[in-house]
Amino acid sequence: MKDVRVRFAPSPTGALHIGGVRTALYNYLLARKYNGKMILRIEDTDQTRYVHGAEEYIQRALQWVGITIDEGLGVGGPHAPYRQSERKPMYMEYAQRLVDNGNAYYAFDTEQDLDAMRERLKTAGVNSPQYNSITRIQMRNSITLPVDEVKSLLSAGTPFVIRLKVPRKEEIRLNDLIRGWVMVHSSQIDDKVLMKSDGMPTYHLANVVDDYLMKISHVIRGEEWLPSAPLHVLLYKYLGWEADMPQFAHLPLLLKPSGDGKLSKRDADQMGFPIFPLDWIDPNTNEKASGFREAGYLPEALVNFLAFLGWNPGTTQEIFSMEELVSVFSVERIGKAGTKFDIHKAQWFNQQYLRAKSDDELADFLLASLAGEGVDCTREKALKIVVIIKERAIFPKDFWEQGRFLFFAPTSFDEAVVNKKWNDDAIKVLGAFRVALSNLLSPDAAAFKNTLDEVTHQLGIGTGKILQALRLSVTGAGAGPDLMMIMEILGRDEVVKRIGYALEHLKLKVA
RNA sequence: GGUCCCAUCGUCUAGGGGUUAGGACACCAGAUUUUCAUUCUGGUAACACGGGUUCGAUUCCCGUUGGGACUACCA
Repeated sequence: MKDVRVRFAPSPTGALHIGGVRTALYNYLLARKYNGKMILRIEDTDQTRYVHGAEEYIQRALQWVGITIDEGLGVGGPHAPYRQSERKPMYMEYAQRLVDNGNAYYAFDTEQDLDAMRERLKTAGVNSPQYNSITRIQMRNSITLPVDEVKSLLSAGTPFVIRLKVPRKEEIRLNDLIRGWVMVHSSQIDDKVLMKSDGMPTYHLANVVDDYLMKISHVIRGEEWLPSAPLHVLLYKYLGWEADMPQFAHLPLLLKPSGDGKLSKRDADQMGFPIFPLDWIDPNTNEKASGFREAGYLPEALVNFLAFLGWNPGTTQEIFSMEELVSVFSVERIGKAGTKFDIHKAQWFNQQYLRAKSDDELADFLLASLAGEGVDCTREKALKIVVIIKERAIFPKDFWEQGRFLFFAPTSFDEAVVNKKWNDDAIKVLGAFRVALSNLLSPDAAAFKNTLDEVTHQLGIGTGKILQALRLSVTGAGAGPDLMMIMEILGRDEVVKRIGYALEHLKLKVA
């Protein structure tokens, strides 16, 4: 096997969406597995779609998920530059070579010429009007025009494009690593523009030239490229690079959960979950799209989740670190069908990774949230809180959001619970419990529990019956972490105070 | 419309000519927990349809249907 060299080649047209991250991930896994190189190349041949900040976003996103780049943007390497706009001078040579060996030609048609041609074909009943082996003989190009006229047009600086001269009848075969043999007849392919009139190459040319020059061994990209892959095969052939043609692997698309269409940038935040790795603000529209990072996803969890979208190891193991993914990954086990993604599964992965963290790391999360809120807390207290909340947390921010009542006494109470659990028995027990607590010196969770048991026993009321009411008075809600632990963390005085407050404010409810 | 790709529980998927079609998420129920959750146990739920090939097809072939992608001087 020749050296594995793969590339991730996004266009800097905005935030990198999650499907792009998955494509990058699969490339990365293959590179690492075979001790190859991961290259980051920027395909910015369309100057009009360039979005400021997109390149930086791509780099930050890859870095965040743990995909490291060996060669390319921001890193450099033997095939620099890695931004296609900066490679502009290199492409004409190859386009010229194609013209010289008769596989491409100059075309001088204006936009109006092209529109007219399409109109003409449409009215003639042609289903898909194309610039191809049949129609090119009616257009203004170096095939139809006399050699002298072409020369003078060129020397006069007339705008032109270079088009690939696709053969009339030829079966183009492509062996895709995921899909097997794919065959397309050349009559279905139009004479694609290779060089645009602004002197920039189109994707097709730039892609093939760069992949060749950069010695790319595997092209792993989204399925949206499959229809143009035969065209690329043709280019390799005409450029004389057939022997060095990379292997292709076209990944199944990521679909919207609703099932209609592929996940696209415009879906951002439309479905209640992020589709970008990081928050992104479009510099042109100021529109904000939220990211997985800011939503509380851990990068390891996102990677694990993404890896399983269209690939599986063939075993029942689901939790894999990046290193483990590298060792078990294989292109053969990538599926063919499009994949909808279920945010529940992503949350589940996140929860698994969150639980695997040490209490100390979790305390760091809580402390960070508290700092952001301007709330003081000792590490000792944070550790206690984290322990009682961790079994129900999905995101790091949950420690603060679900533990808020440990810092601020409730001022309102869940009405449903009030209606159901706040009754005479509860009031009796809570009043007696409050008095009994006064005798406790430095109560721990067990002391709270014993005291409560004694009180309920004396009053002849089952403890379980009033626990919800006690929880309500202490936290304001009907659900939450272990109540005895909550009281221990709060301390006797605070508990006494809160029960007093609840007794006072919920008095009317029962009358 | 044309070309290409795809098709197993709601979702992600394993599997493969003879299986009780397996797992995970989600959902539901029970057990444990004096509360909440965790945990444990169990459950509902799938081979799109029609033809072939075959002793036998969910699996192989063809067609239909359905879904998706592409169809720019965008990538």
